[in-house]
Parts: sequence; structure tokens; C-alpha cells
Amino acid sequence: MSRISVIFFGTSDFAVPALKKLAADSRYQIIEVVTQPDKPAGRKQELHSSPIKVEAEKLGLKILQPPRLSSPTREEEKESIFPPLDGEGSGGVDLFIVASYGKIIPKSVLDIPKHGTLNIHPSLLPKYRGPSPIQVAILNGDTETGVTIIKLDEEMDHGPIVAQRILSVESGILYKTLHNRLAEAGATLLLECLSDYISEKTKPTAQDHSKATFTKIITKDDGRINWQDSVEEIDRQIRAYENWPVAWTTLDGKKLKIFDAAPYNPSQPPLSLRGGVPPLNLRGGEGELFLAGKDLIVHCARGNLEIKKLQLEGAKKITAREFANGYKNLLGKVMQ
RNA sequence: CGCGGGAUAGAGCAACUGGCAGCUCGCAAGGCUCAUAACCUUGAGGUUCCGGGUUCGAAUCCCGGUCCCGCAA
Repeated sequence: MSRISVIFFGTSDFAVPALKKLAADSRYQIIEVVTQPDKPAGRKQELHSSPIKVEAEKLGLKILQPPRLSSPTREEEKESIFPPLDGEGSGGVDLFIVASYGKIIPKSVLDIPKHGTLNIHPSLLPKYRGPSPIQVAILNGDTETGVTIIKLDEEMDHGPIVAQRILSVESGILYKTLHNRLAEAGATLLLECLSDYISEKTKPTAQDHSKATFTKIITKDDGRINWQDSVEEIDRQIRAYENWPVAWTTLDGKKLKIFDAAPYNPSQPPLSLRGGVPPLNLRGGEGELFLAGKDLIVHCARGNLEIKKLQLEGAKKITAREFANGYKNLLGKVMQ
């Protein structure tokens, strides 16, 4: 039996495990990898390759970075992106795989391969369609989430489900951890369901569209902390945006990013402290800073939050203890 | 030349108008304590990013360079 020919569309880290697994499986042959063009990033506007491009180069795969995907009316462009396969009898590409490609792919392209186009989505569809399902799962404090393999159609994250797997979400999980687990699980699930899908042993089943929910694009403003919120909400906000855009507030007029924190539970303070009285009843304005033992605590609307890792504008990322060591007159200051 | 902050002990930061380079933490030794992220005593640890210049004298002022970071993209 000849190998199944695949074109892989992906851009971000999330897609890397799937590309690796696919490339490592001898049943599949990756014809080419389509990823977004290099973009200027960083202080010097250097061009940066997408993680998928980096991985594809390592694997020695052919890479395409079209600024946009061909529209059905422009046949020449289409050919340049999806050249006819070499060799006689191959008759076209079998399958497209899409994982966090970052661009809408027109239906005319989705339908090119014999078996259509599959997508890995990091949520339990129809829940959390759209661009930020992982963050929203953390923001909502979900105890479980998952990955879904769907066949793409013209609507966003709307196509029929090929396979789905549930993952539990432990409390206090950080975005990157959950992201990596979902990426691995998605890659594994894809490889598991792929051959049955190709041989049509399993048929995709339509989503229950009445239960669909949607997530929005995250902006930098979403990272701004409102200290009027409850400590639980702020804790989740920090963990959900840990990778980007990073939850932030201001201190003395400077932007302060908070990378890691946890609710501070006064019922479990360090035991008795002979010299310094632990502030068992932290009370004050929202955003006000305290020190409990050597832990940096901020008062929120309901409860208190221990800050663990932070970064002040223009400075390096450091632990809250290091920060408290050097920052003058920190106690009682209010963050906004 | 996109805008801006920064580099000083292992870490985080001070040192105003040039004049013995300090603070908090950590580390080491000892003490105290049923006990601690506590307390007390003592100690080690510095080419003040690099290269020039000004000066009796530079962390500090001047010129050049390197590196780190925030914004913007």
C-alpha cells in the first residue's frame, strides 16, 4: 500500500508535536509544509521563522510561506502553492492537516485533497470554538478540557468530529503546561484516528451546533488586572495569560507584569513568628501590597494573592522575594 | 539611526552637588529556641559591564563600545 500524501499547515508551537509525529510515521508522506511568512519581531525587527518552519527545516521538508492562500479564481497561484504531484498515478494529495495555522483557509482549498482537511483544535468542541480555547478553559476554571479532531468546513471550527479526547485540568495549572499537554494529546489523537478516517472505518459526526460557544482573540488589554476582581479570577487571569500577553498592573506609574501567583490562604500562614507578626487579617485597599513573612501579598476584592514572579518595566523578570529585597518603601503601596 | 529604562558582592537594589562603595536577602561559623521563612553575634564575598578622557581624587562628569530589558511592531 502506498503512502498517504499529506500537506501540513501550521505555524505556532501547538502544531509542532503533530508535525513531528506525522513525519516520524512511515505510513504518511509529507509533501510540503505550509506556514506563515517570516515576520519582523523583537527590538531590532529581525525576521523570525515560525516554530513550524524551524521544525520543518530540521526534518528536511519542503516549506511554503505564501502571504495568502490562493483564491479559486487565480489558478496560477494555486498551482504554485499546490504543485501537481510527481510520478504517475498519484493523482493528487490525499489529505491536508491544519494545526494553528493562523489564517483562514478558503473552502476551495480545503476541498483539494481526496480526503479533505483535518484540524486539531484544543477544546472539547463544540465548546470553545475560536482562537483562544486554552486560555478560556483556564479563565473559566474548568476542571477538564480536551482536544478534538474535526474535518474542516467553511465555518470556523464547525466541521464534523473525527475524534475527541478529554484531559483533566489540575487547579493552578499554567497556560504553557496545559498548552503543551494539549498539543501532545492532539498529535497523538490525530495519529490514532487517521488511518481509520482514511479508510472510512470511522465517519465524522456532526457537532451539536446548539451547544457551540466561542472564544475571542486576546488583546493586550485583556492582560490588565483589575484588583476589584476576586482573587480567584485574578489568579486564573495570570495563569491563562502567563505566556502572552502576561497579566499586568502598574506600580508607581510603571508597568508591572505578573508571571506567577497563587491565592494566599491566611488559614495556613507560617506558624508563629516571634519577631514579626504575620498579617493574618490583611485588609486594605484593593491592590495594596503587604509582606507576610517574606512573601509578597496583594489585597484583592475578596481575599489576597501571593505574587511569586514578576517583572517591572525595563527590568528583568525576578522572584517576588528578590523584588521585595530591593524595592524601597514597598509596603502599603497600591497597584492599579 | 523608532521611543525609553538599565548594568555596583551570589540575588535584588542604594550611594544627592566627584571625597573611606552601602542596604535587604542569601551564604559560612557560632549562640538562643520544643520549634520556624524567627531572633542574637561574628565572618567571607567588589577590576562599580568594557575602552579611552577630565581630575589631586571618578561608581559618579565627558567620548566611544558591548550586553540586558520595557514599549512599539
